[in-house]
Amino acid sequence: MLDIKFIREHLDLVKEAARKKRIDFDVDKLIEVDDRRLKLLKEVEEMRARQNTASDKIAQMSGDERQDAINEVKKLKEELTTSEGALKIIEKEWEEMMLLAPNVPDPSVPEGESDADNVEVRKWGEPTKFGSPPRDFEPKGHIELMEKLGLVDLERGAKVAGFRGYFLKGDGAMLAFAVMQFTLEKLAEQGFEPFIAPSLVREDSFLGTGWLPQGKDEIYKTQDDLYLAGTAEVPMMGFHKDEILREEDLPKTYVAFSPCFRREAGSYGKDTKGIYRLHEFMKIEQIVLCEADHQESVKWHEEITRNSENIMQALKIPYRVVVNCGADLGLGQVKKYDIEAWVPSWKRYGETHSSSYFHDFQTRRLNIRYKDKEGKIRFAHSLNNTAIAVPRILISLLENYQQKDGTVIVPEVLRKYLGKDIIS
RNA sequence: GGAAGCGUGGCAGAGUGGACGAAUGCGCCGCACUUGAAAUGCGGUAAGCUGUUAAAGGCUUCAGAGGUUCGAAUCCUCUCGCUUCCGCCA
Repeated sequence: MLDIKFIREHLDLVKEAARKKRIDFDVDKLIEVDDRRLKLLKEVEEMRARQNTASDKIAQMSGDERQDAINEVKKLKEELTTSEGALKIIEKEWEEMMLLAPNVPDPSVPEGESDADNVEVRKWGEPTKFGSPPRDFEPKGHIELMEKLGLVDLERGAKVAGFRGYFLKGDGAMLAFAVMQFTLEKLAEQGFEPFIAPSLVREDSFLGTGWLPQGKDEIYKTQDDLYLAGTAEVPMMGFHKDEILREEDLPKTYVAFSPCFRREAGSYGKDTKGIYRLHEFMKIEQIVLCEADHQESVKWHEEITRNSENIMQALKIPYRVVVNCGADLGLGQVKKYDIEAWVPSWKRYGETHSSSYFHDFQTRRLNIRYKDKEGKIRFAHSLNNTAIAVPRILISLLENYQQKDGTVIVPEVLRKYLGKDIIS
């Protein structure tokens, strides 16, 4: 959510934001609704003021005088009720529009129509070379690799869990826990507080993070009107909802594990094989609440991106970082980097991480504030980034570490968790 | 799933129809005292909207929504949450 005052003072900026993000949003219509809202609000408040003073006077009256005064106020109240009804209707319309107003992207966000227009900002490592020594063979895809090594069972996955269902098994299950444990330990060492977050979450945290109202096709809903979160960002941002934090407690840096659920409604035909796009997976997510300052947001954005890169580097998985173009940004995001890991069988990079900052877009919706040094109450800034997503990360991990005989070398940093050097 | 109770400012906790945006304490801020600190004393200290150069003023908010009333923190209904007891359960 944006501040309506900000919108009124920066009409062009908000219009430009909608254009750049390729979001259909009528700013002029919002202003028109806001004008009507303010006019009615003023009327209603004047009437309420009259009613309040009249009621106060009644308290000191008695007898006929009192009865006359009561009758007088009754008439006023009827009028007031009508106006209040009208105001309520306008306010609802206003709020619905406000929830759909896009946050303004950073000037450094490139123009573009889709993720194809994202721009590479840096690269780490080289795409693993196959076809010449020491890897004089054609790389297998992760599905073949994993099935031969007994790390995954997709057929029974579909039998039991339906389309996009899967079982991780054997060293596949061990490896999944190993990367997550490694990641959690690494971030905890850096001072991020570890969490296991709920996935069954109420609607308000989805509205607050900006996943709703416009994304409802993406989200599973239960018969108890709870939703299944597609990321720990949702419960973790809800964690401080309606709170006033102290400035000295900022930044809040959290690292949260959660099961994640996504309907993938818009991508029925996409990535139908393997373990890339799933309805259910596990993720460890970084969440940061910091002071309401652009530079502070930028600093943390770079830092949580670097944190994830450090983990990729420790795992020695070649990757690149792209800055997402306007159309690939969500409603609330100011700027987003994706980390993409090299996938040998695809001969291209595939997205594994997503790092965003929002300024106060989310905290305004969630009412997360803090008291600054001058005693002023301000909305905090929020950010989040994937630390590791499982099983997706296993795709590039296994493919890059595969050997000619179909076995897979275990990355050094994970060996202590698996108790072996090679998966065979 | 059954029964009972509770939800008030940053926190604790009074308040059962008008004098209550709300006692008191803690915390926080300022001042005084002190070489400094502690202790003590005095004063200040909720949020949002509206308005304004700034203010004054006005409106709203006592979990949320609705209702009764001229008037609601207080009475009624529903929802949400919390606590305790019973049942069930990894």
